[in-house]
Amino acid sequence: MGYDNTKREQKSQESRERIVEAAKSLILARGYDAVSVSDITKEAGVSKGAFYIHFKTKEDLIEEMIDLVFLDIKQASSEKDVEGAVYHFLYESVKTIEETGLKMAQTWFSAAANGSIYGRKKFEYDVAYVESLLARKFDNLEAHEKAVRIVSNYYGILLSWCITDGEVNPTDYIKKALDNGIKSILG
Amino acid sequence: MGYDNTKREQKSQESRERIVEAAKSLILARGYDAVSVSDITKEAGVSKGAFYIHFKTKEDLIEEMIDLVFLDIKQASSEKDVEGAVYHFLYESVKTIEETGLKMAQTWFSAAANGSIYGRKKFEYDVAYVESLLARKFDNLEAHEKAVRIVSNYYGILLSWCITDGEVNPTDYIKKALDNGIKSILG
Amino acid sequence: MGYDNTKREQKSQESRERIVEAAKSLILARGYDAVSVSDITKEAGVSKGAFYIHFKTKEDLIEEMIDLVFLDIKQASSEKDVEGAVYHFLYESVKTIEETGLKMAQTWFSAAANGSIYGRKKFEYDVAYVESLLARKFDNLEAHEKAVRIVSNYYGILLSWCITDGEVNPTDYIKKALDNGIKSILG
Amino acid sequence: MGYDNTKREQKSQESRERIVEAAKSLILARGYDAVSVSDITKEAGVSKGAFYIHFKTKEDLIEEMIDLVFLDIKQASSEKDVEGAVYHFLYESVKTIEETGLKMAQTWFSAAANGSIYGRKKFEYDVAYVESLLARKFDNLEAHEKAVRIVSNYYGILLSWCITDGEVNPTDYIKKALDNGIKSILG
DNA sequence: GATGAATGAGCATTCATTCAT
DNA sequence: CATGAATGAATGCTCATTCAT
Repeated sequence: MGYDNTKREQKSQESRERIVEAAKSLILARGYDAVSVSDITKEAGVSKGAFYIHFKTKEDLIEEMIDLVFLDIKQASSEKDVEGAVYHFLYESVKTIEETGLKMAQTWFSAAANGSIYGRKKFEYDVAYVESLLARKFDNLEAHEKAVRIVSNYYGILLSWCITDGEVNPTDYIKKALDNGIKSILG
Repeated sequence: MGYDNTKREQKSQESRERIVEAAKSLILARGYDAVSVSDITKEAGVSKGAFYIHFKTKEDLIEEMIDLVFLDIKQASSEKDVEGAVYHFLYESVKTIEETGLKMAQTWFSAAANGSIYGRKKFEYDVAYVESLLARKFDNLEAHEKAVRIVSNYYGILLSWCITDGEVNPTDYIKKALDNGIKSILG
Repeated sequence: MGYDNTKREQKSQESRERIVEAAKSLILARGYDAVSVSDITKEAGVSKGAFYIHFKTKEDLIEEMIDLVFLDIKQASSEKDVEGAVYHFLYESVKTIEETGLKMAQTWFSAAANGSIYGRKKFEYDVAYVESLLARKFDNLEAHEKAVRIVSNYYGILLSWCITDGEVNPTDYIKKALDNGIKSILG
Repeated sequence: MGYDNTKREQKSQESRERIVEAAKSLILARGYDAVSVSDITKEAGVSKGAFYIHFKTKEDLIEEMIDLVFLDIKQASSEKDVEGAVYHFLYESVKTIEETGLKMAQTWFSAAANGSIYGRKKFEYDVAYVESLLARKFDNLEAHEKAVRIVSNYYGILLSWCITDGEVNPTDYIKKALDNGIKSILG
């Protein structure tokens, strides 16, 4: 009572952050299954015990990581019309992911395809964002449906890039999709 | 030679099938990574050694299963026009894969996204088939490009199905894509 | 009764020989432990069952292999004097082994050092041969003792060749030993 | 830091020692290949996981043991003359190795013959030491050559001991070699 | 005699999790 | 709060040996 625990709490928080940071970089580079708790704590410079103070299990960690890397893509856009905004979002997203590297995208899609929580979160997040853009022009149901279709198309292109080990150029194909297929979805 | 090995061969074949069957049901239920060779042989009622008589490695098994499941899709079609043929192919493919089960598709896309050979083979195979359909209407370069776009779109829909753990209905969305986005590509 | 079993026996003998031959080449190339019964039967073109018709266990095989490779060194010599004969034997032996290759010698010495029967047989054989040469000049006990010393020296040089991965030239050093150390043993 | 870890460190060290001790006795009795990690941990009364805390691989263990046993040989000698020093070194070395046990020597020579690094290290170390003794009497090149010859001879005697499963007495034969063959090299 | 699928104990190694310090 | 040694079940895979055909 009356003791100043600020310092202690700060240190604890720091530990937790270091763990999340380490997990982030390792899992993105090698995939969830290929990273052990040992790897993470070693990279983070903390003990294995510390990991289990902050996270009940290894799976718990993943929840902490939802707002990661792929969610970081800036969606701010000054585009006025719906088409412009969607175009901007998709084009910038693809470019960012391409720049992040093929290996990382392969890891991400591989994990996402398996139905991992963070894959799903990201998908829903993307759909929600596109939906919000379409809301200006379509009613709720239609907006959602079209958003799912657009995001599916966008993910499909990145997946082809991953499957072909880089042979299918994603920025090229997203442009083609935007100029034609997606334009027709937007009506 | 000279010996009647019918019975032995039958038994051996039976063993192999029991393994494939066990693997199929287990992987469909739990996913590739979560199923061990031990699980499979226990379920199949054979020894661990038997597994390695029929399959060189655990990875070999899944290759066989994927060929089994994914290459079976019939592409024969009596459709006269390009649109009809493409429509038929995509619709039937999606339906077949959907019927095979979500877990299997998740396993497959997860492996494919990582750049595995068989993922790539299947992609190229699909692209080549669609390309051949488009060849009646477009020149080579255009046909290839459009085929990649169509297949990417089709894979994207299945991927969304996988990512959302079944929430995005693939037959619904492929129909929507065919009626609108893909139509405009073919247009 | 009365049936002609010659053909059958011939075939059986042939099988056995093929197994020994295969084992010989494989074990010399890779070492006993690194060669499985499967490897041997595959190389020999016979079934695994056939192996166990001819040999009770894998270890039994080794007995069949005693008169192998390293025993093949020709010892015939027209040299009249003891020194000449010993010189001839050691020099030719080392040369032959060197020509057979470092890898093979490493395998052999590695197995021999572990106290394997065929290592021992070869050692005793070599000692006996040198002893027989020395018998002309020394009494039994002395001949045996000197033979052991000479053979030890000769094996030591080859061992150094093996340990240093070929850096210690065995023909050079056996010559030096013969010109000096061994000469002094021979009195 | 700040915590008294003396007890923990003591226990850890004890565990490690128990593993080394168990490995030593088992390998001495049965040879490296015939002893599994399971055998060792069972004998040591620790878990299999504990083994891998202290040693990266099974091979690591033996390296530690070999360093322990073979590099311990005291080379300190008050002998004034070259012959005496060489005599002392070889005799003491052989005696120490003989006391350590045949099985251990067999393990060591078997590994060394295969060109393993630590076999080579020990050889070079021994040659360098003998060379340093000879440096008082011979020029560099001659000293090195003679050192290689002496060490080869010494190793050959130990090898004969290994090959014959203990029948060739190494202390006897090193004495004979020193009194005659090696003396003539030093001559 | 010959076959080769089947066996199952065995291998080295990994890893999420616990708990005495 | 933090530590990291300890646990032991689990992994993919190998292999000498057996036996129904």
